[in-house]
Amino acid sequence: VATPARFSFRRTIYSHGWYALPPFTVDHQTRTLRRIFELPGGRPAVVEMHDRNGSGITASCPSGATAAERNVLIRGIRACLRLDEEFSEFHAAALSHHEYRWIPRTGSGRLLRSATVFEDVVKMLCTTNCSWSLTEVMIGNLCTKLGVPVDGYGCTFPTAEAIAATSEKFLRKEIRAGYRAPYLLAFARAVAGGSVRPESWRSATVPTAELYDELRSIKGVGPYAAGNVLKLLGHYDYLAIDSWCRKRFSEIHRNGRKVSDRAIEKWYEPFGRWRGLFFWLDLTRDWYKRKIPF
DNA sequence: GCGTCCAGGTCTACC
DNA sequence: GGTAGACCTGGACGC
Repeated sequence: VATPARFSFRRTIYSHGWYALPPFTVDHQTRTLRRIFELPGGRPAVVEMHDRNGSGITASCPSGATAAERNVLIRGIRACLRLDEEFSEFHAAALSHHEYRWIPRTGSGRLLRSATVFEDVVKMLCTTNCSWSLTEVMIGNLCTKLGVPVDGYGCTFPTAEAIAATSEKFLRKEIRAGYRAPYLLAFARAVAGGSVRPESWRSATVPTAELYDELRSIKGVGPYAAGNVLKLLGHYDYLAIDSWCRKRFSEIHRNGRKVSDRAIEKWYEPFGRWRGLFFWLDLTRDWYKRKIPF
């Protein structure tokens, strides 16, 4: 799979927490990103991705896959790794700020996303108002209890139809979604029924504010979740500030003093339509020095 | 081991 | 438009 200039496999994988949620897994020893995709018809396919030292990605797919199926998987890989998104303007903006020249130099900026917008929204809902460990529990349960199993590898992410066919009680008690259960069920049923079409949002040419309003109309999706889903759709106008971001900004820019959201927003205003991405990369810069395994 | 308290985003009711 | 309280869970803490 060919990759564009200023692309870093490692920086993309570890850009945020999605790599740790199924159906993604990372083998840190072999530096492999693995994901279970779903082929047309519902058949699962395990794909393993390796970096080729800057000359593309090697992706292995199941033996017996047809040419058409391989093309589906390559499109899926390109979508997850954001290989077709244009970042030259963003990198040029970063070069114009002395303290952000490391961004294009390290190939940063691409945020890992799921194969579908539906999956990204469900995952984002499961990050709200809880610890990361609970998010892992909820997503793990969704996959193992509603996805399609693959021997030795885990399960696919469940379809909207699979979640829609459950009940609030099941999502509350078996998935451990708690009060999010009615939100997940309503969203899955709206997608399965066709009244909400999240996959159309990736190619939408409507203004970001309209997409934001559409996301906010989903019950359970507030400013934080909507702003973050927008970033995964390629729109970086919203910061999506949560408690961790507030704390991190305060440590980096205010010597640990309390700071208002308005002050944080003002700080990143000069970065225009890329401010959400500058914001996130600024706060997570030190991850690559001490937090990630390779 | 048990009970209590708190953090985490969003919604709803109320002012 | 702003604010308080409820929602649910896991983790920290004290006993």
